[in-house]
Amino acid sequence: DPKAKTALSDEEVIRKEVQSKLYYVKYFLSRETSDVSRETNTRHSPLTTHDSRLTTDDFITIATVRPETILGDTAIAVNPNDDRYKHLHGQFAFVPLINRRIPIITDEYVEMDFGTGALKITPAHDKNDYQIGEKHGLEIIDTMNDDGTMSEAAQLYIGEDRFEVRKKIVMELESKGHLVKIEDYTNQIGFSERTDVVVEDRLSLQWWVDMKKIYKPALEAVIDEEIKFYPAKFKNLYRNWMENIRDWCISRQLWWGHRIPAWYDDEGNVYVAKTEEEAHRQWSMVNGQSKDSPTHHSPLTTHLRQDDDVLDTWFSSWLWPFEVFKGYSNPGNPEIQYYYPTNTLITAPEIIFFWVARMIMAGFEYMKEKPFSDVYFTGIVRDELGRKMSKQLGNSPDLLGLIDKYGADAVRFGIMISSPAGNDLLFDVKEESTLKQGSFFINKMWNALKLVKMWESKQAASDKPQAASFAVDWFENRLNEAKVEIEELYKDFKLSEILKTIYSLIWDDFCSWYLEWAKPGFEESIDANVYSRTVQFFEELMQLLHPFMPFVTEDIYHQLKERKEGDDLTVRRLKKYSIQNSEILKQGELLKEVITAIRDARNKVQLKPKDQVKLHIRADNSSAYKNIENILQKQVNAESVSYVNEAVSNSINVVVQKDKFFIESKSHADTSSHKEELQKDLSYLEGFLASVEKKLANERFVQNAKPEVVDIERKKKADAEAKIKAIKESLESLN
RNA sequence: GGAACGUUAGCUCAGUUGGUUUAGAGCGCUGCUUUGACAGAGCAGAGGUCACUGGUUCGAGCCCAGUACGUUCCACCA
Repeated sequence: DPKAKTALSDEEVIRKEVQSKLYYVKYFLSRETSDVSRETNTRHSPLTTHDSRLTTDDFITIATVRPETILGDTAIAVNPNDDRYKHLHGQFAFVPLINRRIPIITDEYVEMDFGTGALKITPAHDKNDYQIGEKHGLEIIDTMNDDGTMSEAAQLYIGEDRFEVRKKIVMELESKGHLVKIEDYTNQIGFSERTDVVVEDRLSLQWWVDMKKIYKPALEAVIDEEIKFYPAKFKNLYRNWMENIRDWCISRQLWWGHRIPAWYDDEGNVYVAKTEEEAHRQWSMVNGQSKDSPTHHSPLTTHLRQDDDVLDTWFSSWLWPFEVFKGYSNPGNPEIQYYYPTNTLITAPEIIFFWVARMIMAGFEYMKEKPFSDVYFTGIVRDELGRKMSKQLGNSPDLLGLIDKYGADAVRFGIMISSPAGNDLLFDVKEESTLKQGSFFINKMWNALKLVKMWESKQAASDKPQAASFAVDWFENRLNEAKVEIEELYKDFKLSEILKTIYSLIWDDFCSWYLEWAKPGFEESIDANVYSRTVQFFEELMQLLHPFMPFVTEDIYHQLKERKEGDDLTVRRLKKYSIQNSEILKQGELLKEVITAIRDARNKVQLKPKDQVKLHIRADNSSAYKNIENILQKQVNAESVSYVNEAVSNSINVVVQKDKFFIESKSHADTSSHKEELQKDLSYLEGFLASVEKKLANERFVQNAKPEVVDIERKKKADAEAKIKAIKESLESLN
């Protein structure tokens, strides 16, 4: 529904700070309130000083950076509260050089403390002046031509370039006593985005879209999450813009683009139509011509002239989701039916208004349906000072250089790991710490591959149940657990979180735990089944990581095993995860916890890693350790593991959950630091217990909180009490 | 001037409808460990009154109000 409208538009204008001059210019006052001065308002009849009605004191001084626009002035404005000018309210002044008589008006818009506090009003060449002009009913005098030269209406310097005129008019103003002073001044000036030329505000006739008529479905779709934004914070920005939507100027004076489908007749009437024929039919109806045969067009068509303007790029672009499949021009075709609406739009937050919002509006307006379901906004890459990367600042990293230095996958890793959905990405070019992390990660995977390949030739059929079988069962379940997490994260487009999860799964769970647990003893062979399962786990890990680090993962995949032609990670289907055995996962966690606690205790009493110990376990349920005792023994360098019912004297005590571990060592163990550690644990636990007890003592908590929450607190209390008891016992045994 | 978003460990950030510990991760930092995949490593550790003030609640990093600071967008700067 285009309509013609007169206004000023400032799209595609880049504002830049420039050094300018601020010219202070005297406008002589008219003391007459009658229209005696009318006679002076003619061309080239400068009101010179011999005019008896004026003295040199009778002037008002304004400040301007564009003295050439003086010729288009139609008023002077002052702030109504400005005492300096109160006596001039309702008076008149003369435009210098051409002596047009203009009113002195009052408007709150005028800043009293800028310049002289008096502002010249040029409605044809300044947006604000235009608005003031509209408000006060001022005359509009367009003093400039399309090519930036002065027009007839300027009266002076007709046909000369605006910048030349600026120089000349300053000289003339000075010679005629109008120039008070010139100051240096820094201001912002609009430059054309395309040609980098200073933009002058001018009045022109343009095509506009009345956005208020079409925005509603697009607003509601995003608010109701029929279309989801990731991250959701952009919803508010979108809402704010849509609720205050302004008309859209869609015509552009360019050579390239979709031409405006509007035709003019000789009288200047407009006919908007899909085709020239249709425009002509409209013209015929308006002009009372008979609609003879529709296939036979008369030469009258030549009377119509199509608008030279083209549509704004974004007006063409908002058609993109459907018109790339001819969804509007050929409705219901098989492609549009398949591809519309589509799933996900990936784009930058800075074009939410330009493009995203408009595609949504066009979708509802022309297709009666949303164009896509999800919009994922990528972050903007900034340098360590938070500045956008740009050629001008020269703060962009040399990506090809970084790839040479760290590898393509490491660079991908570094960028992906530090770009949480929709947040800006601070990229520290000097540190490059995440890139280093990426290349270390690659190194880690290569070393894991090296280890596994070493086992390849040392496989043997197993005759006895191995410690490694628990490791295999555990990792299988751990892998499935991680796959579920990853799938959830994908649904929310949390790409950096996914990568972190995979990173930790590979580094910690696979390399640090699983491979150590599955590792055969020195010079021992590996169970053939354990080996093939290990290879399979490795494959699956590489597959999970493949979208983030495609090169190294594909390479490792092929090195793990002989592959048939076409068996590549990039086209391999993801294996569906199966249900996890939570009991095994729990045992794995217990194992990790016990290993860590015992290593910690060994470390604290300064036992060397080489020093072998005897491990005694006192557990309520010692069968829980049967599955894992082999691994435990190996991981804490114990020569034996036994189960006891009594405390073991002269040992280092470790408490994990409710179970106690006694570490017996031949080496001299420094028990004083051990006691200190136990004391520290004890005071922490006592503090914790106090906080839980306080909570449980609060009647209102017990009454109001959900029963399961209260149960959790009770369990916390019981666990803490058991642990405190065990630690106290240990402390006593050390005395 | 208007609006949106943010403020959690030295740095970069998680923390999913308020309730499993006295808040997590990565990097950095500190200590210990060097010939069996990996020192580009391993093992462990330290480090935070969750910007501030008030409110709602049995309970707040999370909800509400205000303040401060920051980032971005829009408008304006004669």
